Amino acid sequence: MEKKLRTKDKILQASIELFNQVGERQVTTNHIAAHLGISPGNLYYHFRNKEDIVRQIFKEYAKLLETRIKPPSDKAEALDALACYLDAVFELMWRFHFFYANLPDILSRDPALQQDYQQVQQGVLARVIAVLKALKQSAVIQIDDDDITDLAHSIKLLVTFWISYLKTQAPDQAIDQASVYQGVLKVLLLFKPYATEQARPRIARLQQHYEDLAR
Amino acid sequence: MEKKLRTKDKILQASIELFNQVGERQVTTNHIAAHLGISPGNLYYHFRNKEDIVRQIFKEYAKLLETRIKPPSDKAEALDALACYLDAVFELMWRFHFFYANLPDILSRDPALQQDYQQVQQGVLARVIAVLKALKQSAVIQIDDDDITDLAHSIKLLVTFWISYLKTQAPDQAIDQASVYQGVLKVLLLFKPYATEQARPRIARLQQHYEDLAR
DNA sequence: CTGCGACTAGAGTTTTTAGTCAATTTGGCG
DNA sequence: CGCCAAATTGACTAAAAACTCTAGTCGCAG
Repeated sequence: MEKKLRTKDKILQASIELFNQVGERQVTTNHIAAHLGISPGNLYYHFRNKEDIVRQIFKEYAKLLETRIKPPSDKAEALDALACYLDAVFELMWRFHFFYANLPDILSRDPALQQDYQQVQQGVLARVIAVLKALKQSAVIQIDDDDITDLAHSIKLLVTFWISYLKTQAPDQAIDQASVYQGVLKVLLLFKPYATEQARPRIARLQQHYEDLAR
Repeated sequence: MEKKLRTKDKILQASIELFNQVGERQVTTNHIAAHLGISPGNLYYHFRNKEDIVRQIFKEYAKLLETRIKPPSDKAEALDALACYLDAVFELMWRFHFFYANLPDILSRDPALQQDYQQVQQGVLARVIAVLKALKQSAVIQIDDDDITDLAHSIKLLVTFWISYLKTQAPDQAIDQASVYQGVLKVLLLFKPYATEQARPRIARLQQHYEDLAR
């Protein structure tokens, strides 16, 4: 109880580590136990099964998503809100990138997780739309109202599968933070053509900022 | 030899069918054999293993990709070339959608397939870029040369993971042709903001065309 | 000290799927 | 017909991973 880290938390932490390193699918409960120098039985004392571990990791992820990515306050500058979002999303993406690397597979094996995921994503979509509307309102972008939802979906798709895309293109090289930041740049590129004349230089500055991080 | 379909081809066909229906991962060699009413041994007489089956299916897919999606002839109208591409890509996507539904997983289990895939994709990227350049040259879109490659990647990502995205958003409902065509529409939306004034009505017509197909 | 509950060990069971193999059938050809 | 190679059978083996179970240990409250 008073130890630095309870076994349960050590298991979660080691799981995230191993999942990120070699992929969720190839990590067995035995691997996790061996990695920690504990017995498989011990692991099953703390978790019902592997699904249970993944679910709790997802819960942690979802919690961070909720707390770190707050709805945009109307007072804040819309473009700052965007940058703030991008930072937060991509930090989470990095920390839990195993999840993004094989999302359909992971979800297909656990209907309960799938439902949680969908619920979380619904919230995300709403917030992306809110940011887009704020950007439009503050004349950063110019876009048909009809197209906003579609654009939001495209952005979400890009973010969700950026890691997967990287893996299909260059599976050998490991995912690092720089490669994740390249995903931010791609999202920015999705905005760029909608940018109003006056906003363009500020978007370019944002782009420069992430280009520096992406190497 | 003279039968309508040799066992080997029947196995390939049944595999595609089952893979599309329930997912590659959950279809075992025994399932395939049972589905055809043949013995597992028979299947292994024709194929070394399941990977072998998947590889041959991929070969067929790649061959269709090569033959159906020809490099754009300079004479043709650029926008027609685009429509032609979209049609072809999305037909293949439909026919082999199991492949798109779990790409990272399938590739990660077979390094040889992965290499083939990368090679094919390199060609695809080149052709997408060619189409974009043609569109620019014929003043359909207006875009920085620097952004063309990035846009091509975004398009490729969207196409590649459209099915996966659908599955994460609404896993229960089956993938049908209409839902695949909705992906075409998303690609078109990626172009739209780059469209020149004069090309806009023609793009809108194209959009209408796919909207009709997507329901 | 002792007893109790939280925790841990690790060998072993179960389940699942890939893959093998010797025996058998089939179909065309000399 | 009778032979041979191609095709086919299905029971069996192997391997891997999830998960269980019993027999403990540890630490602390009474």
